[in-house]
Amino acid sequence: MSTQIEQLEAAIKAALEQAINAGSLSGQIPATIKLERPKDRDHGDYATSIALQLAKPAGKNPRDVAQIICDLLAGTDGISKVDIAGPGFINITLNRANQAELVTTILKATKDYGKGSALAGVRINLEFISANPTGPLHLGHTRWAAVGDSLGRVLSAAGADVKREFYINDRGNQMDLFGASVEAAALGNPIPEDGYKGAYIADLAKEVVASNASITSLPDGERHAAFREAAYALQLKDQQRVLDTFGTHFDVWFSERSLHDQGAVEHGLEKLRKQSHVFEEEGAIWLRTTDFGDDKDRVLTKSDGSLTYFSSDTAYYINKRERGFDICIYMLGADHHGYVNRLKAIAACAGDDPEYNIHVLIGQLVKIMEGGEEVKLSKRAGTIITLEELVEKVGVDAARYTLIRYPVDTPMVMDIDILKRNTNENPVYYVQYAHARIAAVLRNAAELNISVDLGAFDSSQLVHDRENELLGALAEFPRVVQSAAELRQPHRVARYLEELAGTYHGFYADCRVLPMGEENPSPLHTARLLLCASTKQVIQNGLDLLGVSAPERM
RNA sequence: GCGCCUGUAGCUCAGUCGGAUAGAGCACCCGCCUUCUAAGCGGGUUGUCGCAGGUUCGAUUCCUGCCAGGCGCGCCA
Repeated sequence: MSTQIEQLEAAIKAALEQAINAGSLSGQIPATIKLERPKDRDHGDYATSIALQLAKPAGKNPRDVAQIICDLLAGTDGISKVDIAGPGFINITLNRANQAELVTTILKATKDYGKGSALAGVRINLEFISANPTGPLHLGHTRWAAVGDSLGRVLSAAGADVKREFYINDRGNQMDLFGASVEAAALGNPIPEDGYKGAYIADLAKEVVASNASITSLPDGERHAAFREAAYALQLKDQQRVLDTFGTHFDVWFSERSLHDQGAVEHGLEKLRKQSHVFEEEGAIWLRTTDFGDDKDRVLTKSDGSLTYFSSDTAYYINKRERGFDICIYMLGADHHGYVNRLKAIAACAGDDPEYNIHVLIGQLVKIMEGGEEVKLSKRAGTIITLEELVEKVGVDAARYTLIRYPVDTPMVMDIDILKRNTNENPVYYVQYAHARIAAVLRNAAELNISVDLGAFDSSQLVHDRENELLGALAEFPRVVQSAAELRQPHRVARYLEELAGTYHGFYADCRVLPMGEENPSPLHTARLLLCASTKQVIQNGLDLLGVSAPERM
């Protein structure tokens, strides 16, 4: 079932085609006709600047072009008015009863309303967080835990086949240092100079010893490794537990070690050699990433024969592609933005198209304010506030919503005091409240035995401006989901929901839904009730894309 | 030095794959609960869209340069 906007777009295209065939217009019909919702309601339900775009190739005055399109469009089913405004904008007003049929569409589609096929058939690997298993997840990870998870949902809604992946950096010096730190804590020795500090190290040490009392009496070498492995397992499990409570789930937990164990690094190297971007110099093996915009070439194998972290990255990318993913999305912190060119160069060196096969999102830093001051210290991690502490302070919904609400490429400040407030300042409540409010209306309707059966729906009842406005907002949802997916910007969904909630509150204030007093239920009551139900559905679908709950009561 | 991100109302920030008079919340002022959740609604006030050029019928949006702030530039992981 095509949406009203799609129908309108098709109608405009048909009009253009007709005009070109008749010789009154010349030029190319664009693949998509841009239809926007005018800010000013007097400008109709939808507006397009297509005439302005086509005026030049057609060699005509924009208003004349608009007039041609206008005349052809005027008789179209579902369109009640077409106007030309300003330099040549075409303002289209739709038939209201026709628009109100959207209620039926939404209530039939339920959870599927908003889903689309823009990314159908595209296999996407979505990698995010990918923390070292050497400590608790902190604020930076939390932003990705929320945004990455939401992006995954949004991409799926747009039809993509998405796998969420967490890359465990369980190889390298930091693991030994981590193990040594826990070991030292268990033995009552001082933590190594560059070791991990913070209360959680002592906790881990206790836990390790508690589950294996004899570990402390192992010979030095063995004990070292035993502590590392035991602490690693516990810390990873802890990260998984915390993410689980945060509502962020992964399809694949990919260990860097396993990459090496399965020979993926050698395999990747071989593959890159075939593409002839690998060379040897000063005893090391390099990838000539400067062929593709990197500012210097990168070492894969050091002169002492050991592998760099970059070699893992390279092998991992190739591994992902060989597992069948078309697009690999990486979500990195701002402190890793230097990797963007490197990662793209890897793709290019592997013979891929870096503009298509790799997409890197850079998340700027998050600061937390409380009591007017920046919160820097964490009880557990010692240095930086953790995901768990944030959730303890404000709850999962507020934390997720706030983190998702802003584009990731802007630095953000979370004000704990505001997030604890149940007011308008806290947008998550504003949206959730709209949902709960509708739920209350529906409960009351059920008590009054008013029909909410779609068969009783009379779309011609919904002619009020507020109803029209609400219907217009509901019609936007699929477009919002699509653009959020294509632009990898889930925050658009949050912003849309705030607008939708506002539109609903406005409708609610002006349009009485239920009968008053002894009044008998009329078709208008039923129609409005179904409009409420469809709004509730859209808010729920939207919040679901954010991983935020849609409460029935507040 | 090179690279990435940011600069929009008093504050926190949307918007920008070029479009009509640049938006929201907060703050400040004024209204609205004798029937649906006032965690709400309505009204008022608030701008050299960092600066300067360029492209265009049209630029806050695209390009160039500059200014300011954040971050990054290892045979570390």
